[in-house]
Amino acid sequence: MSEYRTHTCNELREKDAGKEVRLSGFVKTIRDLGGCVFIDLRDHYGITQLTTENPKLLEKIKEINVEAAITVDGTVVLRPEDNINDKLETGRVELEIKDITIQNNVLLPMPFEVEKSHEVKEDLRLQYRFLDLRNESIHEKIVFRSKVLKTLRDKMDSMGFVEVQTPILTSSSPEGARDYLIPSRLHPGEFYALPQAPQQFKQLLMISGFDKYYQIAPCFRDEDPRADRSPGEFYQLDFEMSFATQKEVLEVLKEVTTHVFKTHGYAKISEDSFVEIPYKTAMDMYGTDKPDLRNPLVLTDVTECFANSEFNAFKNKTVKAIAIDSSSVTRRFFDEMTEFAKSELAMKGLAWIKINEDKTVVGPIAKYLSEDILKDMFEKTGAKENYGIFFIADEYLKACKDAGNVRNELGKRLNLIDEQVYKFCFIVDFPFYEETDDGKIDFGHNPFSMPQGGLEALNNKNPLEILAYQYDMVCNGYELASGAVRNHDTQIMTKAFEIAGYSEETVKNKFGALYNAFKYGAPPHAGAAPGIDRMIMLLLGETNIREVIAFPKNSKARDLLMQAPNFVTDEQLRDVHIKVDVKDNK
RNA sequence: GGCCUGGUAGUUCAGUUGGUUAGAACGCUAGCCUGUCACGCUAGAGGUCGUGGGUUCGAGCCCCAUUCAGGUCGCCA
Repeated sequence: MSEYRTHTCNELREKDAGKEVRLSGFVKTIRDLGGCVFIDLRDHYGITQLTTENPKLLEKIKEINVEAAITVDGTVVLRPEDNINDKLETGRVELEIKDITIQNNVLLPMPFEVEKSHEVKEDLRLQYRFLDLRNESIHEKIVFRSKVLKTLRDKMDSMGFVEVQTPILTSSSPEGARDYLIPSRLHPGEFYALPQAPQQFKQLLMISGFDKYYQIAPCFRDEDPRADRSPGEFYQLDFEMSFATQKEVLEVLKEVTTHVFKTHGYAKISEDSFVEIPYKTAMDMYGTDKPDLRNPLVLTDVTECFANSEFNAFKNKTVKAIAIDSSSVTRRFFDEMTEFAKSELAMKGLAWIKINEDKTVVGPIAKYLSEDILKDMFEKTGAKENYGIFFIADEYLKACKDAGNVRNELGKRLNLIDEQVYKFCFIVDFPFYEETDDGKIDFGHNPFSMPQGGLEALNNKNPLEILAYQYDMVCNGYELASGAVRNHDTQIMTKAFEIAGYSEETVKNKFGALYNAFKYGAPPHAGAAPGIDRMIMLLLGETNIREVIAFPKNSKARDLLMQAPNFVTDEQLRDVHIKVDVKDNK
């Protein structure tokens, strides 16, 4: 028997009546009725009600503050028939207190009520996260996370993957996001970097013959956050497979995801999930590479309709249209959407027309559209009477992205999203290269991925038309995983970098270990990495990623609880050979 | 870095056209109360209205600057 307890606060039932027991926990509430008192005692497992009428104990209980840690000895008794609490699993019994020990009282005013912590401003919750996490519903999410991690590990293990831990202190990789740097004490002027992902290590493990690797890997990126993006650090289920093709990786993603979402998800997986959508199609139809397929709206290209119209503002631009059934909305809805597009999306405007019951057409640009154009447009978009059409015009990519954002907002405002379903898809065939703002060719996503068509394509095709064996898994508008077939051939690699303007020397310098290792019988390999925080968010139906992380950073990447980052002493700085040079702005 | 929204009691919020002493709920403190479980009742304490400046006879409210927070765009191989 433990010194502190014989049972947890979610253990005692009717059959325990008469037993002498000891419980420890936190005081959730004290209900003082004068001649008797009731205490709800909470621990990790649940709640048990304590009670007493003993005047001595009543006096002692007056000293106890809510949320104090206490230990109680007592007798389990049945509650009176008309005083059973069905909301508690222990609600048919209570503990008649014999003795009470205050392990540690609450010595300062509580910054907020634990029971209401989810209503409190987030920075205060994060500053007192240890109290916030006492709240049952928030506590439960962290327990849930633990269960999901176990499911993932068991599943990967059963599929023959080996978990390997890779270094946290490693070298800076010049591509991608900004690195977190760690100055070296032993090597003045040199720096470690925290890994943005175990990318190069997992590829090296393939060359080492581990065949199937996985890791629940911390990743560090010094980028600004989003509601679905944890700033600073996050976790991925990183995996890699040797002698595997894109098809086989997608199969693994599908199997693991299906298993986890069936086991832990709050909603059903849609029957039509896991279709493969080429990147270009996704951009054309949904205006994003992470479409929410629960939203039935699609974008239609109506550029041609405007080519011959009198409406000059749309000429020489890509014009995207979204047709909606507008029978349930008023004109005000269209004006509010326009307002939203301007203020929230920073678009120049949002044109629209509304088709009346009698097929007359109204709206700011209606007068520019001839009967022929309208007929063509209705055919393309499927619009008819009582429909509305929104128009987004800009250069191709901007028009797609803006239209994608308008599509999302329309989905929300028109209530078109079925919350009770998960719709997964794979986005495939990402472009290998993209054109930068100043007209140069650069890698679209990942210089480690294999161009479709290999060396042949690199030698003969227009770089901007080459596709990559690069893929994302998307669920309900969230990018849940991304991966690639890796480029394991140094000849193809050298050529790929050459096209992007990097010499072979640069490749050797930047990716020396990998480049060198590839010369020693590197197997073809491919992999992916689902984001774990985001996965748990989706499993719980949360929209804020910080809700599923025990100690998250705020949106400025600060840890409000530990107060990191922070200044260090001059001595610490001397140790690591650093001089701080911050412009004085205070 | 840009844009949007917000900051009023310990917490969550209200605060009208710029006008008397800035309110409510919960929490806290004290008292009463023997079956509560959102216990109830009575009383009380608690405010630099984020910060600095300006306009005005007068500012929580209007203007400027600044700071913090959340969202979003850029960014995120």
